[in-house]
Amino acid sequence: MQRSDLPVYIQVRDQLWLWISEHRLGGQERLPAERELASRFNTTRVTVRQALGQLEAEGKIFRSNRRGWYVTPERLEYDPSRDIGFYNTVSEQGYTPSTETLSKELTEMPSWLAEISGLPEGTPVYHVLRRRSIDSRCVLVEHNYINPVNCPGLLSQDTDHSIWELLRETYNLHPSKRQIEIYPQALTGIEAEALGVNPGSAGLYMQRLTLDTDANFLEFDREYWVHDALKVSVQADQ
Amino acid sequence: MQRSDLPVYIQVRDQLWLWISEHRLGGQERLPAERELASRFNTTRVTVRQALGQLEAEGKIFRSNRRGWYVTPERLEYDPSRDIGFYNTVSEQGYTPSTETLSKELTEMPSWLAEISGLPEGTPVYHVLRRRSIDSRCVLVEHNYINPVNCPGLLSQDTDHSIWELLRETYNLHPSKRQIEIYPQALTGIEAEALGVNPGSAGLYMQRLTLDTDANFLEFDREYWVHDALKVSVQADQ
DNA sequence: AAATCAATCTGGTATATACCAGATATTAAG
DNA sequence: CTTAATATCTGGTATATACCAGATTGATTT
Repeated sequence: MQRSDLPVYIQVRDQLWLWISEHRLGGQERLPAERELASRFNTTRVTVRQALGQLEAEGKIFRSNRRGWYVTPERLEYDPSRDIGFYNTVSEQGYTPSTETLSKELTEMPSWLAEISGLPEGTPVYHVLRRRSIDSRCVLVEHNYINPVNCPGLLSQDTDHSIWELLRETYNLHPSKRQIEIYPQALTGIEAEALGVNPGSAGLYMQRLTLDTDANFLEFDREYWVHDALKVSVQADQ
Repeated sequence: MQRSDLPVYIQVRDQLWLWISEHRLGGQERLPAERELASRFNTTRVTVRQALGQLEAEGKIFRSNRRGWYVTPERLEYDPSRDIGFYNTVSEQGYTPSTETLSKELTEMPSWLAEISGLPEGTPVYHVLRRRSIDSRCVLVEHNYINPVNCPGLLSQDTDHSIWELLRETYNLHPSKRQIEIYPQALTGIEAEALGVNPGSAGLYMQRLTLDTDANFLEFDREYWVHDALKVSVQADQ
């Protein structure tokens, strides 16, 4: 290529996005292979991959390991300050949620969580690890750390739906105070592996500490999202 | 390289980070040049850049256009639901904030903002564009759209500090309701240029709608952050 | 001492090529 | 028809190399 003064990969990025728009490719539809694009734009795979990386960073396309590139669906609107949960949020917006519980166990509170929760290290705590998908696309791995004091036998329940619904309806627990942290964080190690993305992929980290009305520890939550799957939306009244 | 079964760029990533840690390189300290690293790790610049890209994605290092790679300082803790503002937040955490007002003008409300604010299109509105830095590193460009009804003459004030402090102390305005949206968003076009980063760099987008006690439009804010500079921390009581 | 110019250092972009490994489709065997 | 082996398609990783453009440094001139 190289006609205008813009870098080739920028031109490819824009023309490719134009092509996608013109062909009205929608959520989860596949793009032509990299080699095909390289010959179509008369450049090399390296440069094409640079262009694809741009669209990926913009959240417009995503890759599925060694299968190809796909158009990213609309972002999910998600309010972490409410407790309607992933399952209901996804359903309400017309998508199909699914959850796999990768592990659940009763364990001892590690020191970092002890510091956060205010409970002594070694206190029993439920730990649930789940992978969640929207329309079959893995978007999130989530660690739940739950205080077992108020919800004995939680682990024998079905954890493939909303844990908060369980806590609310079965155990009559109600959150009062939350402290939420959110920041961009690359997905590496087990999170990247669980989500089936390349190590170093852009992600969003979100953690949530929930206390009851007496400021007792109810739950701590760590969520690792793929970067293009959600839009955090918080209502804050003062 | 290539000794273990791990990809070379992963090994370089880890060894480089080890080297940085061992040499106690702190915030904003410079790394050796890419060519230097390539020869040190006995590989090519392309692979080194892949490793650097990993550490960049993890928020551990950042690049300054054609000057080199630097160690990322600690993230700023930032609560968008409070109105203490950027300037005070940065100062309180021991850093040096600075702001440049890139433009400020009285303009007419565009349609997208009319929809959000509930006011008719074309209504006069202040528009302030600012670039903000922490310890001389550009971390944020910010668009402020302010309802001039309650703060006439705002633009003749100094906008290099907290606008909210101005609104509060000079105009006695107090926010009541906020609606905040946050999501990862690549920096492109004018935002990338203003921040001096490459197009497609990872960023965090944050927008904030602020209303007064009568649900009247006070301010709308769009912030484009570099991805590694902040940790959003929100208190939510129910 | 200050301003100007040139050399040099840095990351940014680009081509060409090769092989690997997982995913998928195809074919052959039971 | 089901299963297993195989071929093929895909993106992932890696090397070698070249030139460009902005940033910095150092020398030269004024």
